[in-house]
Amino acid sequence: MRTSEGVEWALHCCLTLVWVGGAEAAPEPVPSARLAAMFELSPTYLNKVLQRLTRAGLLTSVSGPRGGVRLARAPERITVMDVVAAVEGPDPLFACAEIRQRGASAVGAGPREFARPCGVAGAMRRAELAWRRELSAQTVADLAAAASAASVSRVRANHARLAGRSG
Amino acid sequence: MRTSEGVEWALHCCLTLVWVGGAEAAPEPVPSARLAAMFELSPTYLNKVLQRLTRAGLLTSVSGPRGGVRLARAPERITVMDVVAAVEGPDPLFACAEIRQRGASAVGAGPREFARPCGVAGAMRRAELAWRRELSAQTVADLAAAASAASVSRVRANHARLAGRSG
DNA sequence: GGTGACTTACTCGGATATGGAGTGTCCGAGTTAGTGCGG
DNA sequence: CCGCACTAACTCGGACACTCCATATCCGAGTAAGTCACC
Repeated sequence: MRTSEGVEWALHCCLTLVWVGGAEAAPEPVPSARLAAMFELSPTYLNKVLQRLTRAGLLTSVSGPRGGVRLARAPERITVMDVVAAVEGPDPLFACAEIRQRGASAVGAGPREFARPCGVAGAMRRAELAWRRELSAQTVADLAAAASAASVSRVRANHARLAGRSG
Repeated sequence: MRTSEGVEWALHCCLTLVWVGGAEAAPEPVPSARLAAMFELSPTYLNKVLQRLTRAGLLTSVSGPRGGVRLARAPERITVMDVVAAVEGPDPLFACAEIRQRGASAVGAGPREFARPCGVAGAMRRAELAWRRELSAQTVADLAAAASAASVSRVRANHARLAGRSG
């Protein structure tokens, strides 16, 4: 079990969008190809990842020249959980296959025997909820604010350099 | 991202071992093939899963006739986290690839710039720790005790039936 | 009857195939900035 | 000078290969119970 590489990509791209976009309501869109160059990522695959964020309503995509993606809402209202869920999909970490109802172990069980949820699934679900709660407690804005001013300036400068060179 | 099917298998097998073993210090070992029959699982693959639990020190395997596996220590001292870690491996859920240090985004960064851990990785790690804490808070004994007495009796009876028929 | 080694069947353990999801790539549809012509 | 249509390039979006891990399987090494002969 390992989270997709795309999660890290998506979060760093969101942070970059916050930093280069400033506090404006509708900043300049940033092309996904430029974001890929920022982090030396596969441009086409990053595009796929950002598509998921767009479909989830976290990003807004702008077509045509000078197009790209921008945050769909204020970074304070985008949680890390939102990003992870958009990239990884809605499936829970632990998928209970209800093996307790199969095989010899279940022989002789009454019809209402398995009405209550599986204890194993419950334990896993509790842990998963704690994970989700912690992810939901942190917003993209929090992460963006935690970075050092020097890093933010450097990212902004490098982004501007790329914008000037390639369009 | 999804937990391995083997996690559910391993936990249910541990519960079964608790129930059929009783409170004895060294109960009768249960062959993995019988556990597979209990839950209608692939015997050989379940064997592989139980091997990991054995290597992790959670189970003790006994070779030869009337052999099998049994809990290596009291169920109160086996946490759900132990089982998950044994099956899934020691790798963290989120593997930070440090993409922040690559590409145009890092151009012009000083040598000590990335000494502090990545904020994205920190957020993911916090959530992961919450997940692990919750898993560690529950023991196999807790799960075993939470089941209804009827279920436990049924599992014991079915296990005894299998033991009589094939072993 | 007791003891010993042997046979034997049963167990675990690791090396070996297969499938599916994540990863990576490509090309087409759509859109908008820019441009040039005509009024 | 203004407006319009055209061009063109640039973007996103979904359809197509590749790789690695989880899944599933097989066969061999090892072991302890049961057995049989022998003392």
